[in-house]
Amino acid sequence: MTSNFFKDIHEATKNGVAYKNIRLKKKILAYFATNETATIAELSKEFNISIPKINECITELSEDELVKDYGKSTSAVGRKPNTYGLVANSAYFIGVQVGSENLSISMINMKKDIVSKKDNIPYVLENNEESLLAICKEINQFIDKHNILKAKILGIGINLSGRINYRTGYSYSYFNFYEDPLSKFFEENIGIPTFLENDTKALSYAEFSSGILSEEKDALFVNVDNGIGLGIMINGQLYYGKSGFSGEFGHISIFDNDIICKCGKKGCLETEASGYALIRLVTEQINNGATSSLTKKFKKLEDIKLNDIIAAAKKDDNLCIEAINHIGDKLGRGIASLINIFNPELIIIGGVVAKSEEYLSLPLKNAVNKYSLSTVNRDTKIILSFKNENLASYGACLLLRDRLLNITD
Amino acid sequence: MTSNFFKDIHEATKNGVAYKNIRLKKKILAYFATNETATIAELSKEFNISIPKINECITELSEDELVKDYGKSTSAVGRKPNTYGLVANSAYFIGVQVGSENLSISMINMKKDIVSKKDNIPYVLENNEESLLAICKEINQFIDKHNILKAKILGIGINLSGRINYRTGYSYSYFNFYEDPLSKFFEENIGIPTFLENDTKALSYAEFSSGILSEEKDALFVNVDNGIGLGIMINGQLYYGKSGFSGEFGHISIFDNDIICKCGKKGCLETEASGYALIRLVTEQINNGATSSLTKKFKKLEDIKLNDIIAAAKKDDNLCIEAINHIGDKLGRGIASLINIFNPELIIIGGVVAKSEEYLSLPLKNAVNKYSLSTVNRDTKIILSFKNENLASYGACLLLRDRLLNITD
DNA sequence: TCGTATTTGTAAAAATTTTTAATAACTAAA
DNA sequence: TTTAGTTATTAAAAATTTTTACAAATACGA
Repeated sequence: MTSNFFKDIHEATKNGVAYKNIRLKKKILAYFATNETATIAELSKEFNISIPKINECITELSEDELVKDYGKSTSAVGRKPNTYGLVANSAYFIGVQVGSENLSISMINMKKDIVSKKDNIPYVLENNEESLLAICKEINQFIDKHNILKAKILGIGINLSGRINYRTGYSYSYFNFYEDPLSKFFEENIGIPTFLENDTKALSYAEFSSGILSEEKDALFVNVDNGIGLGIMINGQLYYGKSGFSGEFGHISIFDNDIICKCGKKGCLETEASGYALIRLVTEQINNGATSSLTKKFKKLEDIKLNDIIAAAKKDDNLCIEAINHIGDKLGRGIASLINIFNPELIIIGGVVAKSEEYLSLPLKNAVNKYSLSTVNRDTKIILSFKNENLASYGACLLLRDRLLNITD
Repeated sequence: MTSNFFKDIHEATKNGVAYKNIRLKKKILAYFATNETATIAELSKEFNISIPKINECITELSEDELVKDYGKSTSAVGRKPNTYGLVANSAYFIGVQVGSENLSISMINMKKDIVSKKDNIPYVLENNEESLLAICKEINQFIDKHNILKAKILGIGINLSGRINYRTGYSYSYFNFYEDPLSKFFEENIGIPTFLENDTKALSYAEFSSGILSEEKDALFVNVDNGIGLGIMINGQLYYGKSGFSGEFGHISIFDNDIICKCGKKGCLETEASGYALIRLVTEQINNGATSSLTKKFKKLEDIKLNDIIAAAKKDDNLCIEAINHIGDKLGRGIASLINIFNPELIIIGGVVAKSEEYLSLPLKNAVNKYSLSTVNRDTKIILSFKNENLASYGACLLLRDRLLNITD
């Protein structure tokens, strides 16, 4: 049985005291969500609420089975306090990554543990109702597979590529053929509150949540796949911009070349520093007569994929190494601009291209030093991330959990 | 006599109830600071505190002469409520802009009215103690001139160029020869709490506070003087980055030229799109034999200042117009990148160069359309600001007031 | 002009929260 | 093992806040 608490949350018509109680309980849950466990004294101090009152809230939350006793703490002197924390399986959150060729669905519990995960679900993304219904079907199957009450699943976060307004639930690049918000369509088809998110932003959130960040939490995540995406975290929150379209880093104009970008413009960073660029560089040079281990393997140059180039580089293929070096240098120049503007504490480079490790990162860091102000870049750590490609659906879960528990927002 | 309230604020040792009272009063003051006036019912709703309790706070704040009755409101039906608001002259804030060749000092009251202002105070900025003491002397003289109790001046905000950590009060570019924070030096010399700020950020804050922004408040201010500065407002707050060095927009590398920038690097935006660049363009072309109205006026080309070029352009000097056009185009390309990254609701272009109006703004907007994604730039308003050059000291006042009243932070 | 509808402001009653005090739990040193 | 010192928890008392009820203020229409 689900607790009264989540029903209470949505009841707007509550008198002052009842409303304050709910707010305090939410604050306590949010505290547990970030701090794992806490003692009553800690919570009392944190929220400036008396110990008996906190005690009352904890008792009620325990009765609702949202919070439980995690045993005595190990303080030095005096009577040891009880610690309390979230009940892991009191509620669940589902996250869905809609890729162009597959789906990935994850489910986490209150304590961020992955309860279930299904990756590489065959699926073809097309901008029509059939393709949309296929997503719903997969999600419903995923839910049915588990023996979990629907009421215990507090929400579903769905990542789509392209332009998303997470506040309104509208998608502008895909499935934008209804008048109502797309999130409403999902809700009606699945029966659980649904929230949309841009895929790069959700992935960034997962990366940022991995515990590397300090207090301030101003960080950037650069996703280098075929294209280049950017997730911006400012003061611990994802940054969206006026309509949620922030982070179009791949299309800043910093080159004077004549290469037409996917966006239609010239001189974009993406034309020289992305996976697309990497493939173009390699195939161009092979066409110009350069030799590479790839020429034996692939009859048709169109079949060469990003991973093939990176694998070849790791086997000392000079052409590929140099091409990756080139990408690293150009990307580094772009990242130098980000450092000058944001003065971030951390930049994470992820995506498939990051797997080329030092072939990418050394020229990249070199270019950063060359093109950004030393007083500014001194503060910025740059790291590569080799996380699982299916991290995005986990990011959707995390983001959803943190939003519903009011940690973010 | 100053109220008890500000003394209370700094007393950390208060029991729970007293502390909550102070916090509620601060919230009420902060509300008044942004909303001018409010009724008791409004405040009760806003903070979820009962009407009698709010009434009690308002009564006490009135007794402390921080708040006063602003008369009946004009609601449609029923008994008309009293409105309350800040007492304009219950307290004051001083802001100081330290320029390279002069000082500007402003004083505002609680309601943001400029009570006193002194601009163009002769002064030479040098990185030594003498120059620092000269600032203190001017501030002390400014204070003495007014018949205002020191205790009523709640703080002094001082803008310096270069790298400032406003949280710690350290300055890294100027007056960095003491072990203690520079802010402490000022406090000891003046006897009033002092806060340092970067000049571009303070100026930005003044520009952002002029009431053009909507709720979200994601905006950028580009200051185009000799160099280029950038102030970033995110979610209504100035963005600092890890150590307060954010906004080095002038030194992002986007050109493949060979011009050495003031920062020592090549290819910076500033080499093609700043006041420096404008002067360089004009003098270079005159040296190359181009004709201009400026050649008659100035025997030595080194004497040509930014304002001269802008004035000449406004009198249809073709050479100057084309040079400004060039700056506009290049700056627009840089701003296009900012739009792609930030998706801001507003970009304000200020500084001396902004005074060239459409000679600058038309090529600039054209370049923005050319180089940024239309789906993103559609949201962004770009406006020129022709505000007084001495706005920065007012910005320091505003920022200080809003910080002390806890509106920001 | 008067009565009705509506909302504010305030006083008293009721409910809630904090504070204080007492007790329980625990460590470390005698 | 006992005792002094420290902190947690609980219970009761005190203080505070909210709620309720009602008088005062205002607009509008009869």
